[in-house]
This record gives sequence, C-alpha cells and structure tokens, in this order.
Amino acid sequence: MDKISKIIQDAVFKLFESEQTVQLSSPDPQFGDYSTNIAMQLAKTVGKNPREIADSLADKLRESGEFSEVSVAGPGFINLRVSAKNLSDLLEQSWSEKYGENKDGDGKTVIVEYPSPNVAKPYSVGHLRPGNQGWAVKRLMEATGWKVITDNHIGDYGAPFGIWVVGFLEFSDDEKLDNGGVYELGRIYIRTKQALKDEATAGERQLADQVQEWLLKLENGDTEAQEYSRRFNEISLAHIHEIMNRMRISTDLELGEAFFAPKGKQAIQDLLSKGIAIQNPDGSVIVKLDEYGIDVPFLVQKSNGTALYSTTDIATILYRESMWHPDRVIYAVGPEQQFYFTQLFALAKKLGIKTELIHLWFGMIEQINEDGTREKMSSRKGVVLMEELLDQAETRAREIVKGRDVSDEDIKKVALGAIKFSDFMADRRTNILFSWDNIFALSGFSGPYVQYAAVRVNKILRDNNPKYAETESYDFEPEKTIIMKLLDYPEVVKVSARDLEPHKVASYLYELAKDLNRYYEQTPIATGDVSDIEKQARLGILKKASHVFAHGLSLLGIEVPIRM
RNA sequence: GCACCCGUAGCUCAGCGGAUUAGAGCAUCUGUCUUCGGAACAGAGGGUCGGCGGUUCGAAUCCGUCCGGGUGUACCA
Repeated sequence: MDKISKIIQDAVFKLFESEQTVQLSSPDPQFGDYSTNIAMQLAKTVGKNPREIADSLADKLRESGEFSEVSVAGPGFINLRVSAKNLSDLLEQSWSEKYGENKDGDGKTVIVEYPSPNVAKPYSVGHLRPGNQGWAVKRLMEATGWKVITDNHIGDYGAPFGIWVVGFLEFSDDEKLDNGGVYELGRIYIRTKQALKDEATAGERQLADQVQEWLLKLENGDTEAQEYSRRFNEISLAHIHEIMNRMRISTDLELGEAFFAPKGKQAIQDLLSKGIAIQNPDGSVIVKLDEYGIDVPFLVQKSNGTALYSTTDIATILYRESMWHPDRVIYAVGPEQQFYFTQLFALAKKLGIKTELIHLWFGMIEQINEDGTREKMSSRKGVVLMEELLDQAETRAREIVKGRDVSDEDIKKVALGAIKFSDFMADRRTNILFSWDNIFALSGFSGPYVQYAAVRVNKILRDNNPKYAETESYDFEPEKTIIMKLLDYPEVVKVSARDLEPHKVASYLYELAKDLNRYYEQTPIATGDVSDIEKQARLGILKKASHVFAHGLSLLGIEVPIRM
C-alpha cells in the first residue's frame, strides 16, 4: 500500500507541486481494488474542480503502467485496479521472517503494567481485561521496535490487609483458612466489607478503627501484623500465579505496593521538605494541582500517617525513573481510576518527570439484571471467577472435540482463544456485557473461527510439502483477495500499536480467516487437476497466510493448535 | 453541579484522521454437503446511525446543544 500511495503522491507532486498526503482506501470491489479521494482534497488548494484534477491524475497514473485499470467516478474518486500478479510480486518483495513488524519504537523503553490484581480476593473476570489487553499491548510494543519491561503491580498493601485481619479474627479461623485458602480469604473480605458498611450506616466505626489500627501496626513493623501479611499474601500470590499461568501471561517484574510503601513514605517526606506537598493540621498530606486545572487536592498520605495508593504510586514512578529511565509507562487499569490517574500524572509533571505516562483503560464488564438493565459486575452481586471461566471454557471445548484425536494442550488453546478473542471483539473502551455464550463463542466472529482457519492452512501445508516453484506464468487471480489482505497486515500492526488497540488486529484476523474460508470453498489447492505450478503458487500464498495467522494471534496472546 | 465514557439492525458490537449503495456476529428463514478438515460456504429479511441545529460540494464520523445511560469527584484501591 505504501508503494501504491507513493506512486500517486509522485503524480500529485509532478502535476500540482503539492505534498498533500495520499490516503488509500478499499472501496466496494465493483469500483476497484484501491481508491483515493485526493482530487477532492486538492480541489481547494489547486483551485480547480475535483473532477478535472482527478482526470489529469488518472492520465498520469495510467502512464505509470502500474495499474491494470484507472477510472474516475462520482465527484472525483480515483479508482484503481492492480493485477493480482503485480500484487503478488509486491508481497514477495516486502516479505521477510518478521513480516508485519516495524521499528517505530526506535528501541525506546516502555514499561507495561498489568494485570495488577489485588491479593484480597480470588482472581475474577474483573482482571481479565487488564491482563489480556496488557499482554497484547506488550506484544504490540515488542513488534514495533520498543524495548519492553513488564511489571505486575500487585495490590498487596493497604486497606485490604486491615480488612482481612479484622475479618479473619472476627469471622474465620486457622482451620477455615487452611482448608479454604484464597476462597476463604475472599469470603472474609466480602463479609467484612459488608460488616463495615452496616456499621457505617449505624453511625459506628469500631471495625473501621480496628482496620486502621492493623494498618498502623503493619507500617510500624509489628511482628504479628507482618506475620498475617506474609501468610495472606502467600496464599493469594500462589493463586494469582496459577491463574496467570493458565492465561499464558507473565511479567518480567512483580513489584507490588508493599515493596513501594516504605519508599513512598520517604518520598512524601521529600515532597514536604521541598514544599511541593502540604501537611494539613490533622496530619494528612496533600499536593495541590490547581495549575493543572485539577481543583481536587491529591491526597498522598492519610491523617493517621499510613500510605495509600497514591503514596506507593509516586514511589513507583520515581523508582522506575531511576532504574530504567523509561520513555513511556503504560498502566493497564480499569476506567474507574481515570480521575486518579490524571492527578497522579499531573503530580509527575510537577516533579519534572518527562516520561510519557498512559492510562490504558478498559470498558467495564457488566452483567444484565432481571429487569434488563446493565450494571457493573461487582463482588457484591457475585462475580464470575477466572478459574470458573477457564474451567467452563475447557469443558465446552472438550465436548466439541469428543471422539476426535485432539490433545489436551490443543483443547486448552482453543478454550483460551475463545475467551481472549471475545475480549478483543469490541474497542478497548467499550463496556462488555458478560455472557457465557459470547465469551465462549466458537463460530462467527470468534477466536476458534480464526484458529480453525489457521489450522486448516497448516494442515494443507503439512500434507503437501510446499517447495520453491517458478511461478512466473501464474496469474494469482483466485488468490487476489487474500494477497491484498496479506499486504494490509503491516499497516494493521502499525496502527494497532500506535493506538494501543489490539482489537484492530483481531478484526483483521477475522477478515483474513473469512477470506480464506471462502477461498477454499471455490479454489482447489492440492486436489483434482491442479497443475504443479498452480499448486506450488497457491501453497506459497498459504504459507504466508499461515505466518500472518500465527504472528497476529500471538500478538493477542492466542496460540494456534495442531488439531481442533 | 463538574469531568470522562457510551447511545448504529431484535441482541452483542465494528465503522468515527468526512466521501461512491452504513457493516459483522448471534438470533430467524432458505440453500450448499459422500469436505485438500462443515467450528465451513452461498443467500434472504431486518437500520429516521438518540433528537435538533451548525460547518462542508458531501456528516454515523467534525462542532454546538438537548435527551437518555454509565463511571468518577481527597483518608478505598
């Protein structure tokens, strides 16, 4: 596509001495393979009517000999056709082992933070998106020439700890905890949150005070508190790692809030001494951000002296700055924290941090109520756990392949493919309505549909041993749609990485899969009376398609099974 | 109140660096089928792109405004 737009660009320059960038689009096939509305865009600056401009450009483009057909339509669209043979040559020229990747990142360093679950409760679908999309963004950064460091910023500090200890002492015991593990911790957490709520409505704050006391104890190095913290975190971390393993995501680092809390306290002292932060009479510490248009002061330390999220996050920014000098940091965190992050980023600016800080937020996962309204999924109403989701997906995948020779490994790939792909169906910011049928979709716009197309391609390649062939005499006409689609891939990766929108890769892969399924339906590859040249030429295209499938799916954290 | 997000087919969602006839999946209906693997393919019906106004030769897309829904708005994370 670059090459084609460059040809037009040159023609535009020669005729009108304009450097207006040419945008190509894919029109309805009846009009052409590519089209551009450059003539309309030039009309104003050139001072001629668009139709006239289009006509003279079209003449010039015909002279170039690169197009099999050039026509002008409507108010001044230039529609172009390129022969399949030319497109095939173009693909061959731009092909490499790293087809699709680029160097846009220029070796700069980016830290991607995900999935950062809290230790307080079992891993729920609430953290599906940060983990899944965070991983995809990491992969996109890698594919576009960034040096990537990933960090699991675990929520292993702060209020949840206090809530746990209070709840554990009040509603649980050693035996229950030993038997229930992380699920018992989850129960304790929910139960205690409820008790705190009831207490608050009754105008009391006994439990709330106890929660804060335990936090203070922990910060002051009380051995009992530290022992509780160690015990609870150990249980939770093992669980988090198990789920991340099943989701096939990992991070380079795992520096949680607990790690940064002491550093945070120190950082706050520095801010105070520099006069950036202000201590209120009640002991709490704030930073004013009026000059950034934010009139709510940023609370960075509670009145009882304990740390909160902002405290540890400031320390995290400073720590990363000193360790890695990142050019960019991406936080894969839910949308509820948008305001918090605008505050945090404003403070970073105030501290002179130059790093590009990005809050990669996602639409919420909602559930549908009986009255048809939608509502955010919450622990209060009963969340779906990640473990449950993975189990169910595997069970369903297993039922489908019953009686076929499919490995357990492959079943898991399909199950995971279904879950992950469904998360990429919509734009990152769109709220997702949780439904078991959507998330396990096996046909239509779904992970398994794409995986299936890839598996078919690979099977044909395995059975037919593609080898280099002289394809000069072959016109590639039946493969034209697929070749054009394959030519689009690098641009898709580029834009997807630029916008941090993995779902664009997903849409693309679906379209490629669809084109391929249609292609098999009407074009024999290695059956019937297909000549050797045809066969090898077709296998050559399939080989490239196979690469793009594997590459694109891997950007989404999805693997291609052997059989399914 | 203010800030941000959302409103496109019965449902779930694309498209929104303007442009030739607004797309996909699911659901419904009809075909293809002794398959290089049917988790497939071909086709049908279904839309005042929330309302109004503006910019433009041209608006689902940009701007304004109103309506409806969601989220956030310092001692939670």
